Amino acid sequence: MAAATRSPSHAQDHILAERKRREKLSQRFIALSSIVPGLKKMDKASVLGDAIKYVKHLQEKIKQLEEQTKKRTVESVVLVKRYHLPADDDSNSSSNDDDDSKSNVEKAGCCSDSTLPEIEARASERDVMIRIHCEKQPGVLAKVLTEVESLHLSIVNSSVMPFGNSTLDITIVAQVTN
Amino acid sequence: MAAATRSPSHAQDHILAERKRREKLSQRFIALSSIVPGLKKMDKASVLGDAIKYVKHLQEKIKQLEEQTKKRTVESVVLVKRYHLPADDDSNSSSNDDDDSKSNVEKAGCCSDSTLPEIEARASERDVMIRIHCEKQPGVLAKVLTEVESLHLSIVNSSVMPFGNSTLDITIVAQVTN
DNA sequence: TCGAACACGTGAAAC
DNA sequence: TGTTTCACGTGTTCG
Repeated sequence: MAAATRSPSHAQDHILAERKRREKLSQRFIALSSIVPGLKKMDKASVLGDAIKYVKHLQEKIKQLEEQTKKRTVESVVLVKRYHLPADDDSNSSSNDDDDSKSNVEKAGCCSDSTLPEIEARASERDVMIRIHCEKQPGVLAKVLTEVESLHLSIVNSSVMPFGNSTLDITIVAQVTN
Repeated sequence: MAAATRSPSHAQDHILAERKRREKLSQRFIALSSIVPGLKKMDKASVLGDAIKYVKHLQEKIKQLEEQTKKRTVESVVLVKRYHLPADDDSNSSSNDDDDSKSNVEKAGCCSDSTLPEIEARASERDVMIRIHCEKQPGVLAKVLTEVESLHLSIVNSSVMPFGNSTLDITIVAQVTN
């Protein structure tokens, strides 16, 4: 009951240990206050409080930035996922098979990153613009135009440009039909 | 020298105040530990340490995200800043004024955000593609083509599409000249 | 003279 | 069994 910590020698150990612990905490406080910008009060409570606010602020900012970058890609890619160009069911698609053996190699080589096709769509009133950057394939334009026209859209203008050796850039402007 | 805290009644005030201060600190510690994810140890030193690491991590992440989003716009806009399309020195720019009174209203309404013109450029080998989404102005295409040709680029293909009432979408493919 | 903030030594609880 | 961590009361300093 009376004396819990008996040996007087180990008592100083306790003091020393506690001293070390406090010093470690102080260092952490200093370190924390050094990375939190705009700190006015340097007392512990304020450091903790401002650090909490700061962390919440950073988390919010990250969430915004991530949503922002997400949207920029999703807006452009969502159509690709839904109508990923229907596979060749046409029997006459083989008409161009022997056309150019070299192009097959380049198809696999160039722009091999799976980011293609890139599809971008934007709308203004009744006008819709669709821009597609895809691999050069026979019949793509017809397929795309058919797809577009089947979506209550009437083609107003279209353009296909070869770019590089193996890619096409298709730009289409259409109007929503009533 | 001997006794600093004299009055025994106010001594309890001191105790109470210190008690309150400690409680406030404890609350802050709990609050901080609650917003730092993946905390294993809940002791004060660890909370502070992990909070420091977490803050640094967030700061780094934000820096990356901001650079990432910066680049996506800078890549597209840098040309606009350097060669911001020369102002209209043409006197016949008013030729379309009486064309359609309704379109003026829509001009102000649609796409009024000052993000135009949008310029996107990409390169593949010697090919360069330039896409410009800008306001409809007489002579823009010629100006742009002249600008492009003055940059060691020879025009391979170009296309202009009206989109909406007041904007144009210009797509140009050019090749680097030796 | 208050009030706030801090570091210290100490006893106890947790593992 | 130690080692670690905590909360407490206290003395002291600063504005």
